[in-house]
This record gives sequence, C-alpha cells and structure tokens, in this order.
Amino acid sequence: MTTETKKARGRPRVFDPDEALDKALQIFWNRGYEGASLAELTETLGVNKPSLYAAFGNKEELFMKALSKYVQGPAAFVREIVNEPTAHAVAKRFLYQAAEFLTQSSHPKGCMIVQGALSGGESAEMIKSVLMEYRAGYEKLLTQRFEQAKADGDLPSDANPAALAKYLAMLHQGMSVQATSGASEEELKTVADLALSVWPKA
Amino acid sequence: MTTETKKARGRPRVFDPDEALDKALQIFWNRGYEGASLAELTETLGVNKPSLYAAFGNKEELFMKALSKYVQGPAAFVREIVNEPTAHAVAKRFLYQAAEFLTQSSHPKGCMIVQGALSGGESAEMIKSVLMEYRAGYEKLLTQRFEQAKADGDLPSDANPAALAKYLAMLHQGMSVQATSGASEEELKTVADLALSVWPKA
DNA sequence: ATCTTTTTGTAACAATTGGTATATTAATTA
DNA sequence: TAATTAATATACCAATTGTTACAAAAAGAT
Repeated sequence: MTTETKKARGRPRVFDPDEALDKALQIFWNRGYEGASLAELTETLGVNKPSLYAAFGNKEELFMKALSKYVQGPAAFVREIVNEPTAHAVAKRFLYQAAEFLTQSSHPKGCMIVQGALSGGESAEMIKSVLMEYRAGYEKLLTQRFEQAKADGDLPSDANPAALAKYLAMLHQGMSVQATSGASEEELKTVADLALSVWPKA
Repeated sequence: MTTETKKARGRPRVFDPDEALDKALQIFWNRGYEGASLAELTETLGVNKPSLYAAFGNKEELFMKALSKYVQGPAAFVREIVNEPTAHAVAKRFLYQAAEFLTQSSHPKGCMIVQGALSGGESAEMIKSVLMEYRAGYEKLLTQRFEQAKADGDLPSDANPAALAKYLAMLHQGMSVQATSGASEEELKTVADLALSVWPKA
C-alpha cells in the first residue's frame, strides 16, 4: 500500500527518490555532513543538482531527510529496546545490538548520529545541534526506562537511572568511535560483557 | 634555557610561533581538521597566509604540529598514568582525569584525537588515519600496563588486559562525545565511578 | 650606504564549495 | 495535434577552499 502511482504529470523521474535518499544516507553516514560534497552526492546518486534540489531541497534538508531515514530504518531498533522486560535485558540488548550494528560491513561503520557532525565549521552548527538532541533523546529514553525499572523494583532503590543511561550512551558513543577505527563485533561484545558485569542487581 | 635569541637575520617576525601554534591548536581542537579554515586560522592567529606557510608548512603540517603540541601539552598526562602503582589506580586516574580534562572551560571540550577527524572528505584521509593510530597508541599503552599488572598478580589470572584497555579507551571516547554535547565533569565522574565498579579484584 | 637575508602584505591563483537560470525533453491532458 | 506540466541537462553563479607570486619592508652584515 505504498503511495499509488497515479497519473504521472510531466516528464517522469529518471530516479527513484527512495533509492536516491538511501544512497545519500550512505554518503552522509561515512563522510559526515560537511565531508559529503554535492559533487559526490550527485555523482553516486546519478541525479544532477537541479533534480536533487527539486526533490529534497538543499544540502541541509537532504541531510535531515537522510537522518530521518536512518533513525526509522537501520537505527530503528533503539526505540524497541526499551520494551525488553528487565533493565538488565535492556542494557544487554542495547550494547549487543550496538556492537553488531556499528560493525556491519553492509553499511558504513559507526553511528551517523555520533559521527555525522561532531566538530566542524560554522555551516554545520545547525546539524551539530540536531544530532546532539538526538543523542540526548535516546539517553533520555533509557533514563526513563530505568526510572520505571526502579519503580518496579527491577532496579535497587539506590540505583541512579540517569547515570546508568549515560553509562550506556557513553559506551555506545565510544563503540561508534571504535567501530570506525576498525574494531570487530567480537571485540566490542567482549567489552560489552565487561561493561554489563557492573549492572546493579535488584 | 629556551633557544637563544641569537643574531636575528632579515626582517623580524611579528608573531611568536609558539603562541601562534597554540592558537591554531585551539581552532583545530574545536573545529576539527576540515572544519578549520585557513581564513579563520590566519585571522585569529594574526598571521597572514604566506607567513603561516613559511613558519609551519601547509594546513596538514600545521595540524600535525598542533597535534604534537596537544599530546605533549594538555594531553600529556595520559602517558604518565601508567606509572600508577596498581591497575585499578591506573583505570581510576585515567577516567577521572579524562572527566576533568574533557570538560574544562579553559579550552575546547572533548578530545582532539577523538573529534579532530572522525569522518570527513577525501582530503582528511591522512589526518584520520594518524588520529586512529594515536587512539590505538594509548589503548595499547593501557593493554601493556594491564598485562604487566596481570604478571604482577595485580590483576587476576583470568583478566583480559586487551578488553580492559579497550573498555577504558571506549569510555574515554564516549566521554569525549558527551563532553562536546555539554555533559559536566560531575556527570562524567559519576559514570566513571559506575564504570570502575566493574574492575576485577586481584 | 649598499647588499643580503628574511618576513611581511597584497593580490592573485586554480579548484571546489553549495546553489540556480535557462532551455530542452518527455510525459499527460485537452 | 496543441497545450500543459514537470523533470531533465548544461552551464553558469558568487563565494570560499587551500596555496603561492611578487614586491615592499625591516633588520643585520659588509
């Protein structure tokens, strides 16, 4: 039930916008916002600049749309993790899935939300803050989940939900750097096990 | 006993190379390699481009010299940490000093070796790999220290030095991202305490 | 006072950046 | 078939990227 291909007015598109956006995502993913040039984008998408602008807007908007596809696609699993039955299961699945995801060779290594625009020039300021908010977002998601776990007695009464969430977020962000530097899934999972052995018991 | 200001031939320099390099370091530190433009560099150093090139070489060489100043200056403490008497003391001081250093407001937040060039275009490839080597370098330093600790009986015989070192490196790299995103020293130290409670006892 | 030597300032360089104007092409609708 | 609509391709745009030629300037050496 995708959007019905009704009567196509005017000259038909020579590219599939969804495929093109996916390729744009790949480029932004391993080059970052500033590192991805319009030249490389148009070249590998097979779409010339006017068509690209007509379809997605300027570079910033294109990045935002690629980012949106990222969080709803490959990185969507993060949102589901909080549904695990226990806080420990949440933590374990978070780190394990991160180790797998960040090292997969079917797409760029590392996390786009971490590496997309950590530093950069003035022109990346907007994107930098957007990514910061995303990072704060999933950390908050974890915090809330652990607050609930604490209320449920699933975490001890002296547990610190915010600290536990930041611990996981920090490990995830470090994993992202490590994955970009060539660390393997196994190495990251070994560290994940180590990191999890700290987990407070109810 | 600095280099004796002997007979100065030719027109005298209008800037102090060491001060200038320090300002360049600050810029690279919070903009990254690609995010720092020659325009911003010359502007805030108060040195015009020909003089900058004569003194330091091109942008890449300038970055390398700034990086060298970074590891020998503000980030030099890392090398000393392995001299702590126990593995646990090494780990604790590593994370604590990281928490302090990465959040200090007297200089850019985060670690230059982490954020200097994580992603980026083709032209940053060299710098990216240099920074990767630096990261691998301090991780290896920790690994060796923990191998020795294991031999000394300071770590249990089933301890995994490489995993412990990667755990710390990962936390440091995550801390760097967190610091850039506005996390405070206290928050990072709270997480450091949590992270340290995993440490194997001899 | 002239000659070196070195740095400075201006001004330019080619290449690349993100972004568009314009005219052509290809489809549907009338 | 003519009119309309929309996407295409080429070619351009101003601004910025890193880098350098060149001539003027400021010092010591002769």
